[in-house]
Formats: sequence, structure tokens, C-alpha cells
Amino acid sequence: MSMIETAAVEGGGSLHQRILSDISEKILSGVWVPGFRIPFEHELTAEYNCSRMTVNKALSQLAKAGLIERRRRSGSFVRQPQSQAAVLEIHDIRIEVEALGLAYRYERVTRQKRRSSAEDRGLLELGAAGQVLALECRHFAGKRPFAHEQRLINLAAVAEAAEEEFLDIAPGPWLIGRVPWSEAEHRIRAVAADRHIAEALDIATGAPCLVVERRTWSAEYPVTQVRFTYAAESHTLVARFRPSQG
Amino acid sequence: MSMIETAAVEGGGSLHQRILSDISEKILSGVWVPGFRIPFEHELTAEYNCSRMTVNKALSQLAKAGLIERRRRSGSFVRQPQSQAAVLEIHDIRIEVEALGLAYRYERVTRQKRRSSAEDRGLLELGAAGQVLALECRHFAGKRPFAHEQRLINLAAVAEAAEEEFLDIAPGPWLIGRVPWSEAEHRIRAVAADRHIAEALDIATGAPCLVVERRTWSAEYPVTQVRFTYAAESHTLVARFRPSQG
DNA sequence: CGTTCTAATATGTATATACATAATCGCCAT
DNA sequence: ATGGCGATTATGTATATACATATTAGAACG
Repeated sequence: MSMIETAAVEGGGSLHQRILSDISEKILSGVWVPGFRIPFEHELTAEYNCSRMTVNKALSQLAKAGLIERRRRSGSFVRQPQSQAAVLEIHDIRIEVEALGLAYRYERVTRQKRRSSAEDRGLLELGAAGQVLALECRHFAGKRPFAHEQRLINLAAVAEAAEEEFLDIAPGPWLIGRVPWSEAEHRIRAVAADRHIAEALDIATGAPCLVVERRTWSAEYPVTQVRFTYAAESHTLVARFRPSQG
Repeated sequence: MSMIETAAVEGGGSLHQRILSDISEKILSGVWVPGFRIPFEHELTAEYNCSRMTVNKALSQLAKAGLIERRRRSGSFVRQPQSQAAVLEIHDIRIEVEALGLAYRYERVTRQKRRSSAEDRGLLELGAAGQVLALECRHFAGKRPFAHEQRLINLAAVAEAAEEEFLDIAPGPWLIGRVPWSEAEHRIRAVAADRHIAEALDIATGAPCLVVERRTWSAEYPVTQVRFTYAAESHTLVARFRPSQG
């Protein structure tokens, strides 16, 4: 088991975190099935040789996360799984634009290779410093700007990106062709356009925009972080799915 | 000192919950802006006249929820994205709100049973005319409106909804308990708040909002169509997934 | 036989205390 | 100035303890 995976599962070296992840592990792996009464606090206290407060902290968090249900006098029970994962497709803007029957055009605005700043590392969830490539691009639908793209690429994961100018091909399609992703996270929200975005998208400052941020990992290594900003009128995200088995 | 007087009684009777919701309230309402250093633990200890452990519990939860960032030796700071919660799964707003440590409250605004209009049939993708139930609701986080809900329920698919007033239970949870869904479609976009929404969410007209629309089918029959509108500062959608394995 | 009361029990919250850890400030020597 | 180094400071974690609260098993009673 790799360091990164361990960190992702266990979260930290503290004891209550270990208790928490041990129990999560048992529940998520199915060893403790829904309805099962997990050990009492005083039993876990004995098992881990620690105080009840420490056990309580772990169990409270599990209850908050919805994995267990706590009942006074009765104990704590594994809950029925209740959430369905939705799959949002990794979208290709060219395809979206062409689906609208408009001509697609891509423009690279800026490109900078640099040593990762603290902010870069935060965005990429990168542990150590290293080279990154920062890109700013625009995507047009017909004559109008359709989306603004700000992207960071972790050069430690994708070294060959350092040689690419991205003048003729957008980083999204370029990356998809080269780096298989194993995990992605989307954050979607509405914002008011700041000056920079307003100019890039040719809309009024303060106009509502849809922001889609995505981080992608490949085999536990952060690959890229990207923020797409769309003018409100120009875009609707569609996610259609069926519940998975569970 | 006088802060104790004005403290809202929300999120449960316990003290750490009250501290948590007082601070959430300040952040979500914008009184404490991103970057602001919130009082030190020892200051809050004095203010609430309690132990540091109690304050620590509240602040740790706020950090976990992403509202603040804690830095040793420096203090705790309001984070940039004001709230992120929840996943793109079966939306339960109550859970999102409670994950923020705030008291959840639900309010039904209007309820109308009617023969489906052409617009209704379009929204539900309904072939033939029939009875529908139209609902308008609000969801509160603490004292502030968190989300506005407009919903249509196809009474041909869920007849028993005709008898429910939805005064005490939100239509989402009510439906989940009754109708298994086999397919859903989300549409997500940013809009500027119109007069009606601005009033309902207590924000300025024209302020950016995140709109999540969902249509749900059960065994090919349209069940419900719902539109949630969130004020931009109050919500970020998060969807995390892996393509192949788990 | 059913109801009410009581005691036992597990969790919920809070306390005071202790030491660890990370980041920063300021002093001092180079 | 400046680079290192200890002192300071705020948070992070853990302890033992205490009492509150919800729930239930079982005893006592009508």
C-alpha cells in the first residue's frame, strides 16, 4: 500500500483517526454489514488502550459522516448505504460547441513554466515543490468566447507537456490522449464575473458565470487542475445517470 | 461580552454547536470575509466562558467543513470558497446544511394540484395530460435561506402525493422513501437572481445563483422535476469519482 | 396481566490538564 | 544586513473525570 493511498484512507497519524479508519474499513469492505452493532465505546477503549474521549471522537465523526447510527443505551450500528455516486462525464468543449452547430475555435492566451508556488501546490494537492505548467486559454463558439480555461499541469507527472506550446491543440484533448486518469473531482459553482473573466468572455463585470473546476489524478499522482468559466447564458451542464448497484 | 447575548440558538442545544453556528453564521452572512482571522481559541474561551476543548471542537468541525483554515501559531482564517458540501448524489439538503453545523429548517411556500399545463408537460417530459402537483419550498441554514425549490410531481406516477401537504416533510425525502428512481438527469447552470428568487433567498436581484435541475424517472415513467436555486456564496457542488474500480 | 417506577447502561457534553508540534518573532553573533 | 537559534504562541491530540440524557430491562404494583 502506497503512502498516498494510506494518507487518503487514514487521514493522519493520530489515534482517533486510526480508530476511525479501522472502522470505516470494516464497514466499507463489508465485514461489518448494515445493522451490525459495532463494539461499545468501552470495548474500543480497551481494544485501543485509550480514553473514551478518543474513541468518542472517532465514533462521532463516523456518525456525522453517515456511516453509523448511534443510539443511547443500545450502541452504535452500521447504517444502510444511502448515497449514489453520480458520474459526470469529462467533457470536451469542442464537442459541446459543435453539438450546438457552431464553429469551434481555440486560443492559447498565456503559457508559463514555473516552479510550483504554494498556491499551485494547493490547487494540485501536491506535496512537494516541482515544475508546473500554467496555461490560460479561450474557447470560442462562432465569434463569441464560450469558455475561459485556467489550467495547471504537474510536470512531474506529465514531463512531455513541457515541450508542448499548446498553440494548436487544447490541453484537455492533449492530456486525454496521453495520460489515463484514475480519479477526478469536480467542483461546480456560480460566481460573479471579475474584471479579468468579464474581459476574456466579453460579458459585463458581475454577470453570473458557471465555474467548473476539475482535478485529475493518475495512479495517485496529481496530473492537472483546471477551471472552466462559462458565461451563464452560454452553458448548461448535463449529467444523466442511473443509480449503481447498492 | 455582549456577543453572548446576541448568540443565536441553533444547531442543537450544546455549547460547541452554538459556537459553531455563531461562527458559520458570521462567515456565511459575509460579516467575516475570506481571509479574516477569527478570534483565537483562548479569546472564544473567554467570550463563551467555557474550556478550550469546547471551542476546539467547534473550530475543528468548521475546518473540516472547509469554512475556515487553521494555522498553528497564526490562528484560524475564513477560507475563500465559503462553503462546500455535499455531493452530486441524491440531494438531501438537510444533510448538506447539517454538515455545515447549522440548524436546518424547511418551509413550504405554495402547493397547487392542477391539470398539467403544456409547460408542465415539457418539464416532466410527459406525453399526455394528467394531474400534477406543483410545489414551492424554501430550505434554511440557520436563519438564512439556503435553497429555493420549485417542484412538479407527476400524480399519475405517485398518486399518494395528492394527499400529502408537505408542510412538515420536504418533497425530496418524502419521494425517496416511496418511489425508487431508476434514472435521473441533472442540469446545472448559473443564473442571475430574478426578483422572485432574490426575495426568496434574501439576496440582491442579479446576484449569481447556482441552479440545479433534476428530472427523475422510475421504470420509464417521469416521476418528478425539481429546480433548486442556491445563492452563489452558499454552495459548491462536489462530484468525485473514479472511472473503473473503487 | 398490564402499567408504572426504578436502576442500569451507553452515549452526549463539558471540564481541567498535559504535552506535542508547527510556525513565527526577535535576539544574537557573524 | 542576515542567517541561525531558542523562546513564544496557537493549534493538535490525548488524558481522567464528571454529570446529563435517552433508552431499556426488569422489578414492583395495582
